[in-house]
Amino acid sequence: MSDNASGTTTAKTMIESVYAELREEILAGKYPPASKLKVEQLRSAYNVSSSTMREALSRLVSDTLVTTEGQRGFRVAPLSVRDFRQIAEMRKLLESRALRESIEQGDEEWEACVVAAFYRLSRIEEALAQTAEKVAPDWDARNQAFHNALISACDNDWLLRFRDILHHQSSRYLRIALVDTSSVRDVHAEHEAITKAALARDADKACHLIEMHITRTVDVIAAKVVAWEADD
Amino acid sequence: MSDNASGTTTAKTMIESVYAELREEILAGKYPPASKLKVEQLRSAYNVSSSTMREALSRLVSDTLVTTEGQRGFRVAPLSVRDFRQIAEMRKLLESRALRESIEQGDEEWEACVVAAFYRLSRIEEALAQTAEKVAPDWDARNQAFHNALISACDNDWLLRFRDILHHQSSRYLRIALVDTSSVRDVHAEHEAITKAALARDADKACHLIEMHITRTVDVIAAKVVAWEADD
DNA sequence: AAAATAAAAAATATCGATATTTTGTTGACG
DNA sequence: CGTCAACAAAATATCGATATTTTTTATTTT
Repeated sequence: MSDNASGTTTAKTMIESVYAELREEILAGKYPPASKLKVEQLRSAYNVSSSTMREALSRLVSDTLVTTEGQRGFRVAPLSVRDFRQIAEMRKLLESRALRESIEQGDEEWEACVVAAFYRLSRIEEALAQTAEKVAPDWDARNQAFHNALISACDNDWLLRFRDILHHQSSRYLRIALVDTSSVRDVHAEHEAITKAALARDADKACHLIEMHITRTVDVIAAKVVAWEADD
Repeated sequence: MSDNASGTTTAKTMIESVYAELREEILAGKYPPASKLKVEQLRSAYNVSSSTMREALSRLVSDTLVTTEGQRGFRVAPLSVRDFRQIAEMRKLLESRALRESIEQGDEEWEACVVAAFYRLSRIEEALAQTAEKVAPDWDARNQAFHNALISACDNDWLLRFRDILHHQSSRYLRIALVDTSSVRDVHAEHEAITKAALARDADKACHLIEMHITRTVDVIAAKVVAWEADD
C-alpha cells in the first residue's frame, strides 16, 4: 500500500516487490492507460509464476490503478476527461479538509516542516528559472513533498488515504498532459501565499487558496486530455 | 467491488464468487475483526485452490475489509474507537457533499425515488412500532435504500465509491455495537426532515441535517465499541 | 523458574501445469 | 459483400504440489 519516499521498498515477499515495481511503472506511464496487462507477458518480465503475478495485479486494484473484469483479465485503469474532472473536484474537497485539520492541529514542529519544504521547493524553482529547461526532474518530488508537509498534521487516516489515491490518479493525468514547468513562477506565488496563510493559522484563506490552486490546473490539463483521448 | 441488492451476485469466476461471499460474511460478522484468515482453512471451506483463495483475499484488501502483512498472511480488518470516529468524520464530509450534489442535479425522477424510499422505510417503522421486537430484519435494508436514494443523483463516481467504502466499514461497527431499533422514532423524524429539505432543494439545510444524523449515532456507538474493545 | 535455544508443526508464499473461456481466423452460406 | 459458423490460437482462471518462513513446542542453560 505504501511506498517509502527513498524508493527502497522493503519488500518481504515477491508479490510485494512486483506489486511495488509495477505500480511505479504504471504511474510512470510505462503501460498506457486502458492497455491490456497480460499475465504471461508480465510473469516472464518479472520472473515470477502466474499466480504470483496475478496476486500482485489483484493488489493493484486496491489503488484503482488496475481494473479487472470477469473472464477477461487485467487492464491499466483507463483515463478520461470526465474522470479527471471528478478527481479534481474530490481533490479540492479532501485536500482542503486535510489542510484545515492540519492547520488546526499542527504544532511548532509542523510549522517547521512546512517552512522547510517551502524553502526546498523555492530553491529548485529559482534554479529552474535560470535554465530554460522544460524538464524538472526534482521539482515534482519537492512539490509533492511541500503539499505533503502542509497536511502532515492531519490525523485522519481515511482522509489521508483517499487523498493519496486521488493524488496518484491525478499524477497520471499530469503525465499524459505533458505539463511543463513554464508556469512555475505563478505557482510559486501561490505556494507562498498558502504557506503564509497556513502559518498564520488562517484555515479559511489557506483552504480557499489551495482550492484555487487545484482549479487553476484543471482546465488547462483537461484540454490536453481531450486531445489525448482522440488518438487513442 | 459492487454487490447488487438482491444478493444474486453475477459471478463469472470462482474468484469473484468467493470474493463476494467472503465479503458478505465479513460484513455479517462471521469472522471477528482482526482475526486470522488462514488460507488453508478457507480454501477447503469454499472448495477452491489456495491460489484462488489468496486472490479473492487480495481483492478484499481493495475494500479495506482485509489486511495483509509481509510474510504473515491475511486478517480481517481490525476495529477501534479511533478508527470509528475517523470514519464518522469522513462520512459527514462525503455524505453531505454527495447529498448536496444530488439536490443540485436531481430531476423529477430522483424526487420520486426519494419519496418512494422514504415511504417504504416509514411503513416498516410503523410496523416495528407496534411489535416490541428489537430485531429489524428489513429495516436496515430499507434505511440503506433510503440513504442511497437521497444521493442517487450525485454523479461523481469517486465520491460515491469512497462513501460506499466508509458506509460498509461503518456497518461493521453498528454490528458489534448491537444497535437496537428502540430509537427508531427519533430517527424517523430526522428522515422526514431530511426528505423535506431535499425535495425543497434546500441543500444547506439537508446537509446540516444529515451531518447531525450521523453525529447523533457516533457517541452512543463509540461507547459500545470501547466496551467491545475491552474483551478482545 | 526465567531466558535462551533447538526441533517440530503450521502456515505462507511460490511454482508450473492443466482446464476453460475468450479472441482471432478462415471458409461457407445467404 | 457481409454475416455467420466452425475451427485454431491465445489468454484466463484454476489446480495441487513444493519451498520458505513463522509460530509453537520441547529442551537446555544461567
